[in-house]
Order: sequence, then structure tokens, then C-alpha cells
Amino acid sequence: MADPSPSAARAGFPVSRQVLADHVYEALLEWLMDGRLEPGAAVSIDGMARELDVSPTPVREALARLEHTGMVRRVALKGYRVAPVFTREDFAELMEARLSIEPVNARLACSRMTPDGLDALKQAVEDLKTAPRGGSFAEYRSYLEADERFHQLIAAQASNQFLLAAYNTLGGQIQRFRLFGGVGITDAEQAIAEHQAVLDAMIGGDPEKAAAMMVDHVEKVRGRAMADAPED
Amino acid sequence: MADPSPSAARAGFPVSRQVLADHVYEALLEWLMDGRLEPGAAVSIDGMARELDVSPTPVREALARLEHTGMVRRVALKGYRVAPVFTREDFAELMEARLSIEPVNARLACSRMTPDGLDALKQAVEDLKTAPRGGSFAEYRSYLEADERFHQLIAAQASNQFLLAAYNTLGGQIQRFRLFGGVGITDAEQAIAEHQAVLDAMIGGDPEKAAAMMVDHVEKVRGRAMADAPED
DNA sequence: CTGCCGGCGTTCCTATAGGATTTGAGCCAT
DNA sequence: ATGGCTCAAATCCTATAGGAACGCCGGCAG
Repeated sequence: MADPSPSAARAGFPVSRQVLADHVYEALLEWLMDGRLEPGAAVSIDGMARELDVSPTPVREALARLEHTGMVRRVALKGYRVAPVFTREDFAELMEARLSIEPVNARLACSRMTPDGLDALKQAVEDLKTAPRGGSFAEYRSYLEADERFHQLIAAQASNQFLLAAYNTLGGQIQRFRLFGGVGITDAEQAIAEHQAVLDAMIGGDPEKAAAMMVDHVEKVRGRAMADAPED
Repeated sequence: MADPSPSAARAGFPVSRQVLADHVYEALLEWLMDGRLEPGAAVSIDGMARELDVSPTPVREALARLEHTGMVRRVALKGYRVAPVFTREDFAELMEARLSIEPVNARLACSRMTPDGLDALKQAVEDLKTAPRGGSFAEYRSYLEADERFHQLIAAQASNQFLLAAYNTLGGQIQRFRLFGGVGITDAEQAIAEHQAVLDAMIGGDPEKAAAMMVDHVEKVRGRAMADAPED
């Protein structure tokens, strides 16, 4: 490969234990989240290989993993395409799924919270409050990242590998919708308050209240998004 | 390759719209479920390629997909291994996850049930009742298959792609535990009655009762398994 | 006897080549 | 002008080859 930077990870960190397919996976994930790969666009294996200066084999492996996340869809002998934009029904289903998983995560996380986990959660909410959110699209990223991190941390603190895996499959879709749903950040103040309410319940050590606050948050997110994006 | 037989799969089904990696995926899945690949065993890419008479590339792609299901684990530059047997804690976590997802599926499935779906559910319970379960291990298979099919159908009838995906990631693990958990079929009569209770609630069109019956079923499964397998 | 070390096989990992398939454009007949 | 057909480019899919790392085993020095 002409660009030495990708191989630097292997050469510079012989203990890295990371292979090319992992880098390709992360690169594609980033492009998917950035919008560089728009929904519906074809993802050519050979094309991506040329773009990333690798052979098609690692690209194929990375795409096989991505398919399982729902970010890309595969049609045999036709190739991969970026998953289409969410319809209103898709969004409703996603929120329904969140409502059945995230409150459980919140309840369990509250019961099993570690001091470090609580600190991380506090930091996530703090980042939400301080993140810039007025300017261009790129500035949303830190806000959205903190949002996703908050929910991800709760799922992790629930200390259940299966619930964590289940949430992670949703998390990517949620993040993708946040970016491509067509709605900007119009509800930051309310969303921050709802996150704070969940955090307060966690600090107070009240699992049931934490679950209830999470239900409240997700339902309000759904309500706001459905109102903001009446497009169909 | 010298032996032309492997290409027969392609030549014989020109309309199959299925590629080699899909066949490899299904073959590996079957071997994992059969016990031919025991937990903890190494899954060599080259070895599987020789065994299946294909090149390593499709095997690599199939394993990349399987990794996301939790059936196999990958260590970079070291290869794939069959996921280890469930510990008591793993099983408890799995049941906890089921308790947060399957009752929701049952409630939604009851509300959105189609006539065809209901027929399929009835058939699954009927198969549970008539399946042989006294003899050898191989005879369990039809019973276990009907069990898994019952839960899978409910998840499908919930008409929520995300909940279905979430359940499917659990379903494989559940099935794997049924086979390798160390417990035989000692609770068929009770389990069938519990399935019947869920089905009756569905027939009666009572979503809340269907959810409650599902909770009852999963909790009792957990109770019986934890009592039967005190190994630690 | 014990610990170190160097060769050797196995395996993973990536690149490259070639066959098979789909898609789109261009041409011809109606 | 339009519908159908042919051809060619692009793409997917699989096979094969080669480089690099890991684990094992026998030999040798202390």
C-alpha cells in the first residue's frame, strides 16, 4: 500500500493484536456515521478496497460483520448497500424495542452500579451540557456521542452480556437515526433534563425510579421525533 | 481443487441465489448445534476449508458472521474457538435477558397475531406434545426444535424487526444451552403445559395474560434448570 | 536435572488472478 | 419511435500463493 499510515498500526504496535479487517471495519463504521456513505448507496467491495488501499478480502470480512449490525444489507451476487433511511414505522419499532430493553438496563444498572460507572455517567451528562450544539453539523457530533455514551454506559453497568449485546445492536441504529432522521437538535434542554433525572435516580439508588425515568425519556424522545418529522 | 464435487452445489442449483459462504455458515451452525464442534474447541479456518472442500475465504466470511452471534469467539492472529460452555452466571444472565424481551414479544404478538401465525403456533405446541423424547440424544432434536420454533414464531409475530433481531441473538444461545447445558429433558410435561398456557392466552386474545404466562414460563425454566444443574 | 534456544510445522492473514454473473448501453428489427 | 437483443464493462465470488507469527519439540549449556 502506498500510504504507510495504516500499516503503522501493525509495525509500530506489534502487541496491538489488531488486523486489517478491524481497521476497515472502523473506517466503514465512521464513514457510515459521517454520512460519507449515504443511505441506499452501493458499497462496492472492490471500490472500498481501492479507496482504503487494501485487498478486497479484509473489506469482505468487515462488511460481513457490519451486515449483522443492520447498517448495511447484502443481496447475494449483487453486493452490499447502505441500509435505507428509517421510515416512520421503522422508527416506531425502534422506540418500542428501546422501551422494552433500556428501562430494564436502567433498573439493573442502578442496582449494580460501581463508583467508576457512576462517575462515567456523571461525566457523560456533563459532556451533554457543555457540548456545543449551535453550529454546524460537525459540532453535533460531540453532543450525539455523549448521548449515545450515556445509554451505552447504562447498558454496560447492567452487567448482563446479553442485554448489552441486545442494546448494542440497537445503539448503532439509534445513532444512525440521530444523524439521518432529518431532525436537528431542537430538544437539547429537555433531553438533558431527562438524562439528568435518570442520573439522579441512579445517584439516589432507586432502581424503580431509574427505570421509570428511562421510560419517560424514551417516550418523550419518541413524541418529539414523531412531532418534528411528520414526513412520511 | 481436484475434486469437482463441491461445485455440484453451485451447478445443481443455478437459481439458488445462495453463495458458498451461506452454505458454509449453515454447515458450521449445524455442527455447532450437533455437538460435532464441542465448546472450547479450536475452529481452524484452513481445517474447516479442507473439511468442507472449499477455499478458506468463504469460511472466513462465515466465521465473521458467526462471531456476532456469540457462537464462536475470535482472537486476532490466533483464530476462532467455539464459545465455552455456559457458567451458572451466564445462564442467569441469559434468563434475565429473556425475561426482559420475551414477555414483550408475547404481548405484542398477541395483539398483532395473524391467523396463519396462530396456526403455526398451534402446530409448534402440537409438535412439542407428539415429539419423541424418551430415547437417544438425537431424538431430542425434534422436541428442542419445536421449542425454539415456538419462541421464534412469537418473536416474529411481534412484528418488530428490532425485537426479532434481539431475540434471534438470544435464540441461538438458548438452543445451545438446551443442548450443552448438561440437563436432559426432565420437564417436558410441565414445559408443554406452560407453552399451552401461553398459547391459550393468545387464542383468547389477552395480551397481558400472554405476557404473564411467558414470564411464568421463563421463570420456571430458570428454576428447573438451576435446580437440575447445581454443577458449578 | 533444569532452563534456554533454535528449527520446523501449522495457522492466520493478505494479495492477486481468474471464472461467473449482473447491469447498462448501443444497435437492429418491427 | 419502441421493444428486444447483443455485447462489454463492472462487480461479485472463489481459488491459490506467499509472507509473518505462533506453538511445539528436540538439543545443548549450566
